[in-house]
Amino acid sequence: MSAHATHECVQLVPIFQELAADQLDTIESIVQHHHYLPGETLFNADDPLDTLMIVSGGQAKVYQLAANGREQLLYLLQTGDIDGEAALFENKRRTSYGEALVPTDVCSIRREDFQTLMQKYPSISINVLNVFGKRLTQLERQTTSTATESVEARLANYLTETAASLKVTAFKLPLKKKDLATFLGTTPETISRKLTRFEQVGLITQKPGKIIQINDADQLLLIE
Amino acid sequence: MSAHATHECVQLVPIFQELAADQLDTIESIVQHHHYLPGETLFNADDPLDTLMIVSGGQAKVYQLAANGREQLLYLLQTGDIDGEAALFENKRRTSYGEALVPTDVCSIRREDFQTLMQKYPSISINVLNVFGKRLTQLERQTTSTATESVEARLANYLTETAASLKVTAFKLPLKKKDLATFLGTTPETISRKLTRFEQVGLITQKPGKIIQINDADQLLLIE
DNA sequence: TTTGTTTCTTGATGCCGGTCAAGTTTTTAT
DNA sequence: ATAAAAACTTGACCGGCATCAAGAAACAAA
Repeated sequence: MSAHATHECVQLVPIFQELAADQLDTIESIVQHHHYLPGETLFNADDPLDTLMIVSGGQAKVYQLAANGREQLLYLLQTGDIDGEAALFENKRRTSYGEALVPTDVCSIRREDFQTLMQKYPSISINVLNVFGKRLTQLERQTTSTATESVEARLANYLTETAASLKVTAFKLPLKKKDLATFLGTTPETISRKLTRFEQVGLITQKPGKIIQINDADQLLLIE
Repeated sequence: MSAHATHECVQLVPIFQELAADQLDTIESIVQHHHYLPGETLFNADDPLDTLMIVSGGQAKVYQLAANGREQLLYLLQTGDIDGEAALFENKRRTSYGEALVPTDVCSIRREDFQTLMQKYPSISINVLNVFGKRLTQLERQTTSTATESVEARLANYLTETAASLKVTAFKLPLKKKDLATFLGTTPETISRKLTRFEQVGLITQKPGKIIQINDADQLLLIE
């Protein structure tokens, strides 16, 4: 599996899941591989949006900058996630910034190539529509949540959801407080305070290494 | 409204724009027409999401309810807009509420029919992807804006953008203050106050009938 | 280790904007 | 038209959370 290092990227990606091995080979042959160190930039706002990016390993954050310079984290890209679909069909520019949080591998496909692929394998468009749909639903919730709920409720919700999606009761925060803060639309200081408060009333326990242990998920979800 | 059942609905919709007249006829023959009075419900959260809705006239709001009961306006559907694409490809339920603001006409297409159409006319999927992309981009901006900018900045931005998109310098607010408030993530009272303040410093002029006249768009955009 | 740097925590302070309330204007209905 | 209801405005109050600042802890490099 060296020159044969084949579908490393593409087989990870849900949007290609219905395809056969030889079709994946075809795709793999047209992707470009990149590696990014922590802190390195994957893309900037205003960059021409001409490639679809596939994260084949690592972790990266996608964020926007508001007019006042404040940062808003929109997505946390994990292995198998894609980015750049948003305007693959228009000739727009990016509106967000992408930055590796850990050593990260990315495969990219040029727009024209991807469009050809979609014509050839219609299942891809359907899958892309699915990705869009999920992302829209997620963003709608995030918008509603940041606009209408208290920081405490948002944080409590984030903790219980993360634990639930990992099917665990204790987990390590996947982000620095600063990034978590921009994701939840607040500040690192407030996160610290709220976590301390949750611990004081027994809802969670904090352990060294950013480990959070959920003690009472039901109560956490009742916070408003 | 629909005296002669031509392609009244479907010809309005960007996603069908490449299709020929007889193809539009085919589509028109499978849509269902509905009419809603102001305040009537188009759909509720938890409704099965099995139809694509096309607004052929009027205006409707799409909003979510947060856990604490507060409302968040996500989209304002106008003639030609569609809704329900989000989960046309999964068997999910709705997460938002739809409500007519004025007398509103809607055509709907059942999911299976729409999927058949997409197979038959591939241009439709591409167009749907475009709609998704625009909506995602818009929501990303809205998320960033509500999470990071002041109410004053958001309102100022809304005013200048609305004026710009209408290519006018004075316009009638298309929403009641309450709805505008839930769109901007604030309250009717605060909107009133901020508008009064803008007027006091000469940035805008308010005229009877919810008419807003922009006097200094540049200054408005500098507010933070 | 030791040193420097980044991240995190905790305190003090202030303000934006939400809430409640009362009065006014506009819209709708009769 | 007048009456009733809904929408809007303005004031008073105050609480949540951002900001600024300083110290503690965690991490990285040499």
